[in-house]
Amino acid sequence: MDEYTREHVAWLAHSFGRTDYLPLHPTDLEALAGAGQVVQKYPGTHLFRQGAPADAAYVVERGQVELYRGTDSRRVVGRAQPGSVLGDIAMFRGEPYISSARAVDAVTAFRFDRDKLIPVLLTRPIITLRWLVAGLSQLESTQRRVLGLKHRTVRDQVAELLLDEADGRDEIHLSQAAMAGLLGASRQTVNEALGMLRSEGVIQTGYRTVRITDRSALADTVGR
Amino acid sequence: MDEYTREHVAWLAHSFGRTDYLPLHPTDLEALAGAGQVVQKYPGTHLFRQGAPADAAYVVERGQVELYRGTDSRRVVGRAQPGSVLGDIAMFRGEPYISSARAVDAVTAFRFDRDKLIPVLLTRPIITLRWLVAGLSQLESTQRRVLGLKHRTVRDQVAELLLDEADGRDEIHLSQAAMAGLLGASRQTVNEALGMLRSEGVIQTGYRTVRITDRSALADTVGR
DNA sequence: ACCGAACTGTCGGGTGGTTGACCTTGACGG
DNA sequence: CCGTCAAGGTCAACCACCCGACAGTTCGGT
Repeated sequence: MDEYTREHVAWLAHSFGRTDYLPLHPTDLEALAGAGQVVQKYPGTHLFRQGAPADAAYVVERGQVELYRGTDSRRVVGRAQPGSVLGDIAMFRGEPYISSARAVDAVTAFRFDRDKLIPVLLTRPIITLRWLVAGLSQLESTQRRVLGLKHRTVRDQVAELLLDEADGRDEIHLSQAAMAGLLGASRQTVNEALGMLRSEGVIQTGYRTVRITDRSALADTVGR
Repeated sequence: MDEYTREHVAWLAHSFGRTDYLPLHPTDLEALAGAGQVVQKYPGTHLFRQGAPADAAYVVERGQVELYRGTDSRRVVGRAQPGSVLGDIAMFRGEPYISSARAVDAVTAFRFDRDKLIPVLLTRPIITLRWLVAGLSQLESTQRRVLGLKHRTVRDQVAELLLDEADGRDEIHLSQAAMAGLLGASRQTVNEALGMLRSEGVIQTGYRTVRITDRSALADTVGR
């Protein structure tokens, strides 16, 4: 394993989350690295398209990836940050991709080929079990989101989205229409919600930009 | 493996979904059977409670199980039919149960003990991979549900819930308040929605009972 | 430097859903 | 057989959100 590959594999390791009771062996990582390769994607290009045969899954390493459904690129259903796993659902189920994935900025990702990955998983149960834990964690967060969707005002949802998306930094680059798509709300309502937050002095807004000026106050409004 | 155990294990086998590319070996089933045992639950008793250490997962074999959060038994977050897997999220993540599970009627389930199951999964990658596929399938359906929640009238959601819950039979035993809890809607609105469906002649309603009289027409109204 | 495309900001009308209150009906135990 | 509690049914007031429309702003390409 050369130095270049080793670097990316190290990244993969901590990308599968903490699992105290499932230590990864160095040979596990090596096997993983052999199941795919690093890919670079320019902004606007696709990692995969809805309906295409799902012969690979991706782990995002750098950059942002937008997930959307339908031909209309407006129906954004999710955003993948570094660390996110993409396309694994369709790949493991042996069905076509259920959404399209497009790079927003310059994206570095690790691509797992189905035909190579499955044999590896069948001989490395620890990796499989880790993947399972990661998948179930995502399931849990999605279930929580279902509960949070009802009985929450769009204002609160926007606030949470901003905190989610900020992820350390304090500037988010996202059009209000895209935010609306993510939340399943209308652009107008999102605009209004941002107006409220702005007048409360916790954010500033600009062209495709939201800057969080008072993170703790913003977190308070979400509750919890 | 005695006849009794064999019967339940056979049931487990087809409960883990399609057998397309991951054939289970008879010894796999035997190993699975050794990781737990069949349990019977009387109506109203708990399989597990929110907050308790998650040392087991369950596969429902017969009966209905209600999942709810909080001390208030009104916040139903889901229902488990035969074939559903319960508590695996918390168990694999090594965290307390995130919801409580109560038997609605007489329930037969297979209980997997964490300490026994994990060693089995680590030596039987095919089972692990199957569990992974099952978990991801559930993730996919939850994601679809998130999309369906917005921009769908309660009437449509009720219609879909009825079809979901009927599951072959044509009578559903569920209070309107419980349905409202499942959908995150108010009891009044659910009542109104049922009224519409009734006046359309596709269902009949009674005390804690809904009977589907025209399944295909009901399915049509959901659209999708 | 200009022009078109994409984005922000804002208004008014319409509506599906919530909340609260109240009455009726059904189920079940003493 | 009756009391009681749970569930069904209905009404009115209120509100968050959606939709269509339109004007002003920013950006990127040529």
